[in-house]
Amino acid sequence: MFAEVIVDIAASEVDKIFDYDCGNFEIVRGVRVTVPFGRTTVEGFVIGIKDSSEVPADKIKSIIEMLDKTPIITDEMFELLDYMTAKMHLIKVDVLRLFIPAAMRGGRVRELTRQVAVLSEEYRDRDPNEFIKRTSLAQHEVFEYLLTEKPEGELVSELTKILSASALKNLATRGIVRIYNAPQMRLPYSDIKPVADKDVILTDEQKSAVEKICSSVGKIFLLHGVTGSGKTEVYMRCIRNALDRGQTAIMLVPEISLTPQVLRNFRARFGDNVAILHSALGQGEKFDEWRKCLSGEAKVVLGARSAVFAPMKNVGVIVIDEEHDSSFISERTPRYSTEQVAEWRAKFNGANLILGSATPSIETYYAAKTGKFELLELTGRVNKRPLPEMEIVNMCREVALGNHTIFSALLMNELDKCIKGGNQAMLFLNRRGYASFVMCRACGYVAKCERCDVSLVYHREENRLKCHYCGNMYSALDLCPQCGSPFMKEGYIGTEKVVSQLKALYPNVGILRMDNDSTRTKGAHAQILGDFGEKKAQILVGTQMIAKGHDFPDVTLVGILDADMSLHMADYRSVERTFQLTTQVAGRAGRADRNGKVILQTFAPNHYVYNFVRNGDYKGFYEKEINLREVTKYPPFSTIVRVLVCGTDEAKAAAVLKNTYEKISAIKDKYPNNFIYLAYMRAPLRKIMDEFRMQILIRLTSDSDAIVNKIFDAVDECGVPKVTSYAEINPIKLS
DNA sequence: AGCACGCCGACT
DNA sequence: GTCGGCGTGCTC
Repeated sequence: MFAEVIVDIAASEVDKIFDYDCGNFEIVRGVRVTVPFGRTTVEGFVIGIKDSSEVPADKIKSIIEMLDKTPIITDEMFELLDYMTAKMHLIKVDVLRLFIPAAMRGGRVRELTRQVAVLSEEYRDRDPNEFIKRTSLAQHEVFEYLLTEKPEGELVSELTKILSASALKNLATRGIVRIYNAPQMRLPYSDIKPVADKDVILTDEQKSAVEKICSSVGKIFLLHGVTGSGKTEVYMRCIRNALDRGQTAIMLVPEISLTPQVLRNFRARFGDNVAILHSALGQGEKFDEWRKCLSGEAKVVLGARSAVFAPMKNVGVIVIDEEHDSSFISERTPRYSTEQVAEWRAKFNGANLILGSATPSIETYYAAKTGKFELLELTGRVNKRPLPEMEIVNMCREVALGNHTIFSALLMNELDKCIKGGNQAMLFLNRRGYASFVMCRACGYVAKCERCDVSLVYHREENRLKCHYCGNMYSALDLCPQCGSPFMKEGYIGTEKVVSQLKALYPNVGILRMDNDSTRTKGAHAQILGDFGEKKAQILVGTQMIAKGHDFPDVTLVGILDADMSLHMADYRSVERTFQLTTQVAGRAGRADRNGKVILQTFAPNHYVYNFVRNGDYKGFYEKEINLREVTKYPPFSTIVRVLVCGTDEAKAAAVLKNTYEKISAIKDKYPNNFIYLAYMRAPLRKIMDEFRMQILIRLTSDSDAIVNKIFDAVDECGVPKVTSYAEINPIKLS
C-alpha cells in the first residue's frame, strides 16, 4: 500500500503529493506520519491511500511512524481543502495547518495524564490489619480514605495534599494501591460559573426570526438588529433547535473580549456540550477543546475566526456574530474569509448560516437586499430603551475658540457631571501611545523608524519611541538629532496622553486604559474590563478594543474623541468603517436603567456619515453608500484585486512588479471588458521591516472569477526568490 | 523550506 | 594554491 503525503513544509515548491510505502502501518487517509524527505525527516499529512504508485520503485521510501491512531482530518475537511486551494489560491499544507491546533505539529502538545490512586480489587474487602502494620498509621489513613471516601480512585496530587505521600508510595509498591495514568482534559474557563438561565420571553420579532431559521434548511440569513435587540437569544434558540435534531453548531464571535460573557450564557444553556476555541487559550487547552469537537463530545463550538475549521460533524447551524468585523478576514497567509468558508461548510452540511450584526457590511446587506441572503430584522431593543442621545461637536469651532486640547467644552462639562453623579464614562480614541510623532520645531525633523517608512510614536510609560509596524524601540529624544534644538513638538495625542491629562484634571478618580500596550500580557484584557465592571475606576480610555465587550450598566457617557480617524483612510471602506465603529462605541452608553449620552467630536461635522450615526439610521446610511458604490464602481459592484510585491532588494522587487504588471496588462488586452482599472505604484507604506513595498491595483467587473484566477497565475509565474508577491481580493486595508 | 552540488573572488 | 560566496535543483 502507498500513502499520498503532503509534507509539513510551507513552500509552494514542495506542496505536492509524495508517495510513500506504508510498510506494516495501517495507514488511513487523514492521519499524520513522519517520513524521510530528502536528507531529513518531516511530518506529513496522509491525504490518500492507493494500491500502486507511478513513482519508480527505487525512489519510494517508507513511512517511519504513524502519528495518529485515527484520522484527524475528516472527509468534509478534505473537500474543503480542495475548495480552498482552488478558490483562495492557497497551498495545501497551509490549509491543512488551519485544520488542526498549531501545537499538534511537531508533537508540541500531548494528551494530559494525571496519576490516579485506587485500592486494588484483591485488597478492597480485606481487613487492612492483615497487611498494614498496626504502627503504620499513615498507611491506615490512606487505605481508609480510599476505601470510604474515594472508592473510584483519587488523583495522587490531591491525595498527597491531605495524606502522607510516602505511605501512598509504600502501599503502591506492595500492590495494595494501584496507581495508573488517566487521561485528563484541560478545562479552560472552568472558573466561569454559568449564570442561571432565565426563561426569556421572545419578542415577536425574535420569535419570527427563530421560526424562519428553524424551519429552513441550507439557507443564509442576515440578522440585522441594533445593539441590545437580543440577537444572542435568537442564535441560542437556533442552536438548541439544531442540537434537538441531533446536529451540531458552530458559533463565531469576533474577539476574545466578549467570549466570557457569551460563554457564560452558552454554558448555562448548553452545559458541557460547549467547546471553546480561540487564540488566547493555552496550547494544551486548545488541543483538548479541539479533540472534544472531533470526538463528538462537544456539540457546540464557540470561538474566533479559526473555529470555522472546528472538526464538527453533521453541522446544523453556523453563526457569525458581528459579521462586519474585520477580524473575520485573515490578513496573513493563509488569507481566507471566514464567511466564505462558513458558507461552504453550511452548504456542504445542509446547514443554515446566520450572519448577525447591528451594522452589516455593505456587501452583506446588499446580498440580503438582492435575495442571495434572507434578511431578518430586529428593530426594537429588548428592554424597550431608546438609543442613547448623541451630540456632535465641531472641533474646528473649539480650536477657533482657543481650545487646543482634545476635550471639547461640552465633553468636559458632561464628564464632570458624570463623575460627580457617581457614574462611569468611556472615552474612545483609536490611537495608542502618547504622541503620534515627534517633530523638531526648528528644522522640521520627524523621528522615523529605520526599518519602516513610518514616524515613531512616543510612549511615555516606557519613555521610548516605538514603531507600530515592526515594534522596534528607540530612545526618546530630548534634543533634535539633526539640529540640536531642544524644542520638540508632539504630534497627535494618543490614549496614553489622554489618560495623563485626565489624571491631572481628576487626581482622585480611577482611570483605566485599554489598548494594545496595556493588554500585552495574558489576562490583562479581562482584568481591565473586570476592574471597570466592578467600578474600581470611573473612566475607561481605550482604542477600538473598548468598542466591543461587556455591557457596563453604569456607563452613562461615551466620548468619541476623534471620530474622523478612520474616515480619512484612503480606502473605499473608510466611511463604512467609521459608521460601524462610532455606532458600536456609542452603543456602550446607557445600557441599563439610565439614559446614556454620547459626545462625538469631529473636524468634519457636516460629513453625511455622522448624521446617520446620530440617528442610528443604518438603512439611510446603506442607501447613500450603496448608491455611491454603484456610481463609482466599487464592491459589491466590482472586485478589487491588489497585488503586493515586497522585498529588501528594491530593484529586484521592482522587476517582479514590472513583469507581473505586463502579464496582467496582457490579460487586460484579451479581456478588456472585465477591467475597470489597472495601475501600478508604490504602496502607501513604502517600506516595512526593511522591505520595499509596491503594488498593482486592479478593479474588475463583479463577474470576473476567471480573470481573478488568471491574475493569480500571473503572480505565481513572476515569482522569484527573496521577493514576496501575492494577490489580495477586496483587501481591507490598502496601506 | 533545507540541503547539496557547483563555479568564481580574497586569504591562512 | 584553498576557503567560501550564494545561484540552481531536488526532495516520493
